[in-house]
Parts: sequence; C-alpha cells; structure tokens
Amino acid sequence: MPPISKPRYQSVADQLRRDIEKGRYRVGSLLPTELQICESYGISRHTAREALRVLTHDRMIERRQGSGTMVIANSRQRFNHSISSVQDLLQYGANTRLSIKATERIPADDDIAELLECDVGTEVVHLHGVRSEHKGEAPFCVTDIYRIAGKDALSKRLMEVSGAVYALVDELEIGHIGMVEQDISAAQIPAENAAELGVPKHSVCLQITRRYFDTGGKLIVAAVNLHPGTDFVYSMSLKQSRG
Amino acid sequence: MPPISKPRYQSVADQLRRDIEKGRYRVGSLLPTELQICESYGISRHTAREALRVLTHDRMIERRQGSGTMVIANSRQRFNHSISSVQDLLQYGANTRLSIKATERIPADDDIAELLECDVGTEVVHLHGVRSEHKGEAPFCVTDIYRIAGKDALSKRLMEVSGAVYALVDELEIGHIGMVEQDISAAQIPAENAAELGVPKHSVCLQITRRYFDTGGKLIVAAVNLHPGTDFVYSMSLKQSRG
DNA sequence: ATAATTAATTTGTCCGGACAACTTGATCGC
DNA sequence: GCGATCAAGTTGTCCGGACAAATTAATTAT
Repeated sequence: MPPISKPRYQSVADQLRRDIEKGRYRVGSLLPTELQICESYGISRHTAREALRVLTHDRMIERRQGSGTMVIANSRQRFNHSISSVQDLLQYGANTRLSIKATERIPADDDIAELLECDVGTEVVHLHGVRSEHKGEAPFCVTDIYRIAGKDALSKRLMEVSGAVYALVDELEIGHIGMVEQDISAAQIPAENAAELGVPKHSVCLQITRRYFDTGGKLIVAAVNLHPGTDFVYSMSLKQSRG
Repeated sequence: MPPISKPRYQSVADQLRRDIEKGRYRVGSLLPTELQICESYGISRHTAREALRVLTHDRMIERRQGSGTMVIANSRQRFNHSISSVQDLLQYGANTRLSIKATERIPADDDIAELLECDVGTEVVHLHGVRSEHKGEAPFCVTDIYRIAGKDALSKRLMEVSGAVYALVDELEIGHIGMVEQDISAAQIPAENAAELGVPKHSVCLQITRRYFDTGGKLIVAAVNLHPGTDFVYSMSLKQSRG
C-alpha cells in the first residue's frame, strides 16, 4: 500500500482546524460529535479521537465528557505585556484583576523553601488566585503568592485578603520595592490549576516566577504565575549601557 | 464496579515515573517494551501506550518507532540564564555554541514580514541553526535569524556564515547595538524542529523572539529562539527607577 | 571477515467493540 | 410549574486485533 503523506488523524485534524479558522465552527460552538466525525470522514472512533487530541493539544478545542467538544479559539490571538521596569510590572498588576481564591498557612516544601530562601517546614502564608483582564472574563493567569509567615502586620494582612483585589502590592502597602527578580520558563499546567483556567491539564504554559525585594534587599513576597497556552507574550527591551 | 481513584494508564505512568526517578531505569537506557509493560501490569497495549504517552508529554522519555522507549530525563534539571542587559545577552551568545545548519534567501511570509517590519514577499536572508553549551552536546535551542536582504556587506556576510560560530553578533561586526526588543512566550515545537532538538513534536518550549536595533534605532536582525521543555529559565531583574 | 539479505522486534496507525462517567433532554409525579 | 427520575447522548477508559514503518539482530553469501 503506497504510503500517505501523513497519518489520517493528522489530515482530519488539519481539515477541522481549517474549518474552525474559516468560521464554519465558531468559538463557543460545538464541533461535530466523535461519531459524526467518524461518519463524515469514514474513519474509526480511535482515529477521530486522535485528530481531536491534536486540536486539544493546540488549544483550539476543549473536550468535556458528556458535553461535547467546544471550540475555544479560532485564530492566533496574542496578548502582549510589555514589562521592562518595576513600574511596568506594578502597572500591569494594577490593570488586571486578581481574584484570591484561597488563603492558608502551610509549611514550606522544597520548592517554596528554595523560592523564599528559608528552611523546609518554615511556616508560610500562601495566597492562591487567578488573574483576568476584566470582571467576568476567563482568567488568563493563575497566581500563587508566598511569604514567610511572621507576626508582622504584612503577614497578618495577607491572611485577610479575599475576593477581588486589583493592585495587591499597593493594597498591602508592601513598601518600596527596590528590585524584582524574574524567572521565565515554559511549563505545563498542573492538573489542579487546569480546571480554573479552562485548559487541559499538562498543556503548555508560560511560568513567570517573581521575587519582590525591598530597597534594603530583603525578600518581601514571591509569586508564581502560570499563563496557559502560547498567546501570552512577555515583552521587554534591553538597552545598551556603558559601564 | 467501584471507581478507581485514577485511570489505570495514569497509575502505570506514575509507577514508571517513580521507577525512573529511583534509578531503576537510568537516563539513556530503554524502558521495557510496550508488550512487556502489558504483561507486567496486566493491561492492554492501548493502556500501556496511554501511560507512555503521559511520560512522553512530561519529556521523561522519547519513543522511536522500531527502536524502543528511551529514558531522557530522570529528574528536574533546570538551567538558568540571567539576562538583564544587552551585555548579558551578548555574553550569553558568546558562551554558547551556535551551529548554522542552513542559509538561504527567502521571500518574507506574514510572520517574517511582521517581525522585520517589511512587506510580505520582501527578500530576506535566513539562517537556521542550533545552539548548545559545548561541542558535541545536544542542542538546547533552535535559532532562526532573519535580515532584510540587501546589497550591504552584512547581508552578504550573513549568507556566507556556516558551521560553528560562537558570537555571531561579534563575528559579523554588526555594529553597536543600541537596543534589543524581546518577546517571551510559551510555544510548541514545530515538527520540523523537533528532530534536531531530540524532542517530540508539539512539545512545550519557550519561545524568545529578539529584534536587534542599532544606536540609531534601525532594525539590524531578528532572531527567533525555541528552547524545548521546561528546563530553560530566562532570568532577569527589574530595578526600581525614579522618574 | 564483511556485506547483503532476511527475520525479528518495536513503535505507529488504524480498526471495532464495550462499558464507565458525565451531561443534557425528556418524562412523570406532585 | 417545579422537582425528581429516567433515557439518550457524548466523551473517557479499556480491551483486542491487524498491519505499516522503522530499527535491530540474525542469517546467508561472498
């Protein structure tokens, strides 16, 4: 049998993608069911599911057991945040809406200890929330904030935070931030965050870890942000400086 | 039938992951074949393949038709590049080894035109290469460099580049770089780059797009870098500045 | 001893089937 | 009209099988 240029499932995935891009299936609508795809393309359910798996991986569709397959993106939409200074970062924080979902005190595990430069087991305040552009919009980021728990006012106020806050940093009067250290890497969405972001677990995301230091060089808080998918772009400029 | 806490394939994947992490299967060695996993766990080949798909997605293993399943990572290894200035960027370029694999002149497509701020169809010099820490090491990055083709010396010299170069920017005496614009986002490895990076296609990667401007604000070259996996960390600090 | 050929092994692709789990819609009882 | 229950629809998980494609090992020929 002469080889085909690519697997059947890939061809079907490509055709479905084109259909979505051309507007045959709009965002928010349901794709044909697995059985309908089988009939339309004359393929088995396994092959149909492989094709849909490709589109799921590409984050164009989202599949829900019992509900069907929904189109969640039809074109490459990128939202771009230009952050080159602490001011940019704070402005970005002020322009987006952070909803705190949970607040707790926990003992630091390995990762948190490394992040906060403390011993494993140290008691830490942990806030968990999601960030969105506007109220009611789907979140584009999940955020975990950590601070070594102490008897200081800031730790106590962090524990009291709930609901929607805009400029968390300003809200809490953290004090003058002297420097922010950032680590940016690709990551995969943990299962526990996938649901609140409306993305498949293990799907691609951008992870930005920030550690906020005061002007005296003391670590105030650390935050881990997960931006699902490939749309979120972190932009900044490097200037040539003479030393 | 009472529900199990998680799917069989996930349990098997977790067990295999633990075996890898504990050293039962070391990096570079082969995992048991699909049939052996079926027999060991009393599962079907479909379920075994699903389990292996999970580990593939986590980039712990790599599967080759006819060869078997090789362990490529057993623990979380992160390599961290701190780049906060043009100097850092150039130093980073100098400290790593760029191997040019292809050089060509092509008409700019939509993406390239947007990158270089020129019309679609404009003739562009394109260099394709991979970057590694040391000679002989597996590449950790794939790089595509673009410049609007002209009769200028730089365009001609770009076309002549081949083999291994270290500091491409220095090599070509691009001239004083005044500014570098950077866009960082999560992405997925295109199929055509997966092989040379030794990773599965569509797997997670960090995409860093840089546009180099001279001191007069003129765009010199643009580069798109893909860092596969979640290990590559781009670090930089933001300083508080008074306005 | 070496090269070519063949066989075996292994993963990739595709098929069909069955049942679980979840969601949605229809029907019945109050 | 509303709530509870049931049926239908849909995706998720698991099974078994077959053949293709790629790689490796064994065998054969020189």
